[in-house]
Amino acid sequence: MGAVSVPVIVGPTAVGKTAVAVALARHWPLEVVSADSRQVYRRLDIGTAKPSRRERERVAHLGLDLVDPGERYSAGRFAKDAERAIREVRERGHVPVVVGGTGLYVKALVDGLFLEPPLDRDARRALDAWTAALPPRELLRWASRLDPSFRGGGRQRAARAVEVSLLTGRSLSWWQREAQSRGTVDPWYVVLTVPRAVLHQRITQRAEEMVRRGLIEEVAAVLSEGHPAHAPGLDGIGIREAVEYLHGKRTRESVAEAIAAGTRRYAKRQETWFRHQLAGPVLALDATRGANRLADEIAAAWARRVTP
RNA sequence: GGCGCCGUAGCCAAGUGGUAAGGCAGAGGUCUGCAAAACCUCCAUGCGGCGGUUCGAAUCCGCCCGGCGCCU
Repeated sequence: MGAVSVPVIVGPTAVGKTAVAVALARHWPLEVVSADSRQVYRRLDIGTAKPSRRERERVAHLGLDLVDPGERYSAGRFAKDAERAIREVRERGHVPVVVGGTGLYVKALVDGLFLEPPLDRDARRALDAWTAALPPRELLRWASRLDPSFRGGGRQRAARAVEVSLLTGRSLSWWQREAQSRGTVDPWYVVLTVPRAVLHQRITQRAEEMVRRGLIEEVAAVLSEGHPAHAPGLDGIGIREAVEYLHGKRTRESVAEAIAAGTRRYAKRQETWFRHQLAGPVLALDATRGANRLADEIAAAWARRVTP
C-alpha cells in the first residue's frame, strides 16, 4: 500500500496554526493530529499553549496529553502514534490534518527514522549517566572515535552517537545509512509565516498572557507532584522560566520577558527548519491574513491538487 | 557658577600608550528517538565631538557637548 496524502500545517509558534486548523473544519470533516513535542505532556496546558477547550470542542485533537511530565517522549514514539492516529481518523471517515511546529517530529513521520534495535534499558541508563559526567571534550572524542562519520553538534548528539555505537555494536551513521525506514505519509505542506516583527509582537503578547492566565501556578502544581526540575516535561520554554522563578532563581517580573526571548529564538530555529528541511510540495501562506481566509485558500489549493 | 566622576555596538560591559575581551539581544545556519533540545557562524576601520602630544591614542593633554553627584 502506498503512502497516503495528508495535509501538514507547520509554522513557528504563535503564527496561528490552531486557528487555521479550526477554520479549516468548516471545509472538511477534519481531525487534527498534533505534531508538538511539548503538548504531549499532561497538565502543562498553559505552558505549552495547548489549543483551548473551546477549540478542542470544535475540532478533535489527537496527540495531546499522552504522557506525564516525568516521562520521556520521542520522535520515534511520535511517528508511531501519529501513524496510528492518522489511520484511526481515516477509519472514522474524517480527514487527518497534521498540525504542529516540531520539525523533527514531522520529519520522523514523513521520512521515517532508522529502525532502531531494542536498546537495553538499564545499560542505556548507565551509559547516560556516564556520558553526562564526561567532560565535553572527552565526550566528543569518544563520539568521533566510535563513529567516524560523527559530524559534531555538541554534547547531546555526541551522547547519542556513543549510546548507539556502544549498545548495538554499529555506529549511529551505519544505522542511519543501512536501516532507514520509510514514512507512510505523503505530505502536502502548508507553511504559515508572518513578518518577523509581527511574530515578535505576537510572541510578546502570548508570553504575557501565559503568566496572566496562571502559568506559574500550573507549573507549581506539577512540581508538587514531585518531579525534578530536569524532568522531560519541564524543559520547555515557559515552563523552564516558571521553574526558575519558583526556585528563587529569577524575579516574577522577569518571567514573561524571558519567555518571550526564548520563544523568539525558538521561532527563528523553526523557520530555518521549515525553509530547508521540508521535502515535498509546499504551499507558503502569509498568516497575517485571518484564519478564515487562509482556510479558504488552503481548501481551494487542496481541491486543485487532488482533482486532476 | 565651582569641583568631582562618567560617556566603548540596540543593551550590559572589559580594556589606562602597541592596533577594540566577553555576555545579552539580533541575523543566518546545522539537524535521523531529549528537538520548545543541542550545536555552529556572523555582528564597532572604531571607543561623545573637535584639536593636540606621540612612530603609535579608547587609553595622555586642552576645549566643547551630554549625564550623574557634591558644593555655592
